[in-house]
This record gives sequence, C-alpha cells and structure tokens, in this order.
Amino acid sequence: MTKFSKELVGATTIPIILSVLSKGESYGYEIIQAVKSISEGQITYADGTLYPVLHKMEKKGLIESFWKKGDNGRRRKYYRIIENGIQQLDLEKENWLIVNQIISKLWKIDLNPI
Amino acid sequence: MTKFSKELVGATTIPIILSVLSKGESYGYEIIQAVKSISEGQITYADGTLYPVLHKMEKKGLIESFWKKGDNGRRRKYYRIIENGIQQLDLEKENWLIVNQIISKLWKIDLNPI
DNA sequence: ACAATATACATAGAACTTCAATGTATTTCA
DNA sequence: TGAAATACATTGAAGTTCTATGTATATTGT
Repeated sequence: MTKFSKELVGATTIPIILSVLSKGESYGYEIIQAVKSISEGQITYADGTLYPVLHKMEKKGLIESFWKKGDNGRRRKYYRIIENGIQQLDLEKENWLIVNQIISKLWKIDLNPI
Repeated sequence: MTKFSKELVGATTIPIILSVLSKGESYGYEIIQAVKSISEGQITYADGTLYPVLHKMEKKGLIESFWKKGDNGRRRKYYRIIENGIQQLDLEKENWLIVNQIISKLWKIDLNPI
C-alpha cells in the first residue's frame, strides 16, 4: 500500500470528507471505513487524525454534529454537511481542477479529468 | 486570481519545483517566474515561501546548489536536481495520479445508491 | 464465561508546515 | 536621482498531521 505524503493527505482530507458527507450524514468511524473502501485501502485515516479534522470543520461552520443512538444502542456523533460546506466543496473541486491542469501541463501527461 | 488553500499549495510545491528543475538548472527568482508563467499567474510563490523550501529540498538530498554569476554580474544561487530528486519526482507523479483517481471517483459516483 | 477484536470518540504533544514581515544588496530604467 | 525589479535570507506566528494514549461498549470465537 502506498504511503502518501503528509502534504498530499492534507490537501485532500477536507474535500474528501465533505464529499462523503455530501452524500449523506455519517460519523467518524464510518467515514474512515467509507474512505478506505472507496480508495481500495489506499487511504486509511487514523482516528486520531480524523476527529480533530472533523472538530475543525465544525468550528469553521462547514458541518454540524449531533449525537444519535445507533441500531445497537451505542452512541455516535453524526456529522451533516451544511450550506457553507457545500460551497466549500464546490470551491475545492474548482481549485483541484485548476491545479491538476497546471501539473498535468508540467508533466505533459494525461491525468484523469474530473 | 484564485487563491489556493495552504494545503493544496503544500501538496504541489515540491513536485512542481522538481518538475521545473528536471528541465534544467535554475535559481529561486527564476523558478518563481517560471511557475507563475506556466500557471498563467495562478501560482505565485512568495520568496519567503520558496527559499526555505529550496533549503529543505537540498537538505533532503533532492537537489544541489552552487553559486554562479549571471550575465549581469549578479550572484545567483543555482539549483540542480540530483538522482534522489528524480526518483522523488517519479514517486510524486505516481501518488498524484492515484489520489486524483480516488477523488475523481468520489466526485463522480454515489456512495450509497438506493 | 472469557478473551480478543471491532467499534466509537477524545486529547496531548512532537514535529513539522506556510507565509507575512523584515532585512540586505544590486541592477535597470525613466 | 529614485523607483522598480532582481536576488537571497531569516524570524516568528499560526496552523497542520499523526503517534500515543485514554475511555468505553458491542460482537465474535472458543
């Protein structure tokens, strides 16, 4: 499994979490599993990494949280994307596209268009 | 002009500098201009940002430096990519491709199709 | 019944990072 | 003469990821 640079992880964590939450509310542990699954095991967030990021995102007003009891009675802190976060996700997509084009030009190879 | 997130800048600075240097030796100020030109003004590194990154890259053994007098007699610190840096650039390219694919997938599909 | 594993959230602290601000100099050009 | 561009460097503020550690409950295998 490839170990990505801290920088690459940093650039993608928030857009990826926003993407996941844009498809429906979720909680920390489930987000980790979802990203692991989608990336086919290539991105596995440590919980100690994800939770502070979720807190930061909530503080910035991108998402909101609420406690809920799961099927099994265990309490979970759910997160839901809010208006600000939707706008932020759009912005992140735009920026990724631009940067990807610049890099693609520099490398003169075809990268996956989004 | 779009202002990119610190994170996105962080993820791309080293690969971009390595790319520029893989096309020929250069010095700080020229690298800033080259990236600005290639990105059509969208990426403009502050000198206070670039120089510490160059120092870090040299310390890590990705590039080497040497003083040279330019046409006008002004001294410039040139940088040249070395073996380690070429390998690092290949790795960065690979990783960018993988992450781009994952993100591309996330932005295209529904996580929980009903 | 018991142990191991998976689920679930949280924080502290180490080791980074970017970048604005500031400083020093030289060259070019109106 | 003076402004702008060229050229490199460092400091310090504010932020970042991630390891380690802690708490606790649910599930699964033997």
